[in-house]
Amino acid sequence: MINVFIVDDHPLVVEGLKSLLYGIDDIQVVATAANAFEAFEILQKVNIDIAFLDINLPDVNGIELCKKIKGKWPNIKCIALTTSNERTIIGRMMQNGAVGYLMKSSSKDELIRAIRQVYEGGYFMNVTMSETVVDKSLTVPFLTRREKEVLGLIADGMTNVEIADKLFVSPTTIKTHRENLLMKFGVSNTASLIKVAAQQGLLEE
Amino acid sequence: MINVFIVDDHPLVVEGLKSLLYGIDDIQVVATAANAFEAFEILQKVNIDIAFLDINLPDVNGIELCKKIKGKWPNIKCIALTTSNERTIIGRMMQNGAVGYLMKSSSKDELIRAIRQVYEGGYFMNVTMSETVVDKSLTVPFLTRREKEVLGLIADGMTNVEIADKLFVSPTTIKTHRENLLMKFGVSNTASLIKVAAQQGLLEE
DNA sequence: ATTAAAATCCGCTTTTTAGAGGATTGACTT
DNA sequence: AAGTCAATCCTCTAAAAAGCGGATTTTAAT
Repeated sequence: MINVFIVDDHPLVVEGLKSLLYGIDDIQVVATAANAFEAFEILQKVNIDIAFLDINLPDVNGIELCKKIKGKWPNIKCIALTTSNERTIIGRMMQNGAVGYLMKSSSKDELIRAIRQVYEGGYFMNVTMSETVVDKSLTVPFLTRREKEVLGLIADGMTNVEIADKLFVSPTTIKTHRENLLMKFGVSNTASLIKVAAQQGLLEE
Repeated sequence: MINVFIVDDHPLVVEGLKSLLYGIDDIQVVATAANAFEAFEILQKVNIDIAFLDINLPDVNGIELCKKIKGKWPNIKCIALTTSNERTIIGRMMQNGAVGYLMKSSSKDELIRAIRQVYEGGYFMNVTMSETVVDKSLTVPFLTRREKEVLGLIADGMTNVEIADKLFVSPTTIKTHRENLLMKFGVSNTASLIKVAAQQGLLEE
């Protein structure tokens, strides 16, 4: 019997998963949690085989949670739960010990396949996602604090001069940061820079 | 007894809603559909009070479906089902006859309240969303086919000349489209254009 | 048939960014 | 003490976009 644990703050998703898994002989949902704090309390009491982790939790994000679970309970297999727009974060999730991910738009069959495959020591990824996307996500560039700051201001529509004024530095400095951003993201202009940044969730509101 | 109909291509969401509504005295889920085509077949046979419509259906989008339902069955109340990133489309949905919207992250209570409120002739909107967001969503600019196309190519990092070559038109034409895009979005440069476009879900993949 | 909207085109000027090739300072690591 | 890296600054040139003022032709809707 595979003991499944669901961590997601969306009741719809939790209920949906429970409902889809109900009646499957070798699988049982033994607990659910709406946030990382709750999740930890449960993990200490309940014996878990597989944990589904939402990437956007209210307190800690799924990536951190995954890392922590892997640290304390290395035998628990974590599967990331994602929506379409969060695909690019999957690479980071895998680097932090997840052994699978499942899009919330997956079918019942995919869900069950994911659980069994992961339980038997394998990896699971939605087939709809090509390796290229995974590769892309793995190349999320490391940005310095300053670069992130400049990136945000660029996305807000500010020019180099405006940003320079705001940060009390020279426009050439901002220009350099901008060039480094283009280089790190492997793009050739601002438009694609902002696009990939947005897709990787680096631009909040 | 309130007859509820769910149209969503995500099994998780369908199952979640069914499961959350199961056992509520005055509400019953009488049918579900995974796309607009299926939905229409069911609507002709089954008596529906309230229809939950996903905004991103595989065939027709939820906005179109809402419009068509309102045209044929004016008594059916449509509630838009949205995820966080689709918030901005809600304005259009309401303009096409929806009387409510519900985020997929809503709680069971909100869900039930939405159904009852709408059934009794009222409107329902998640309280978590302020009017400012709704205002924003109402100002999602209407883009022509060509403008959407050009927007996508701009986001891909292409210059006016490159886009012009690809579309077999003059660079000045692309320039005009670009100006119109900036104007419609109320922004002053490409960076913020791509940012808001991305936030409004206009840039896929 | 008329009108409105969309899509197409042009020239001109100014501003902004990209591209190339540098250099210096300070902080932290080894 | 040497090395690495982030952050800062510089010049010059070329390319691209923004801002201005137009115009014509399809296409669709009433």
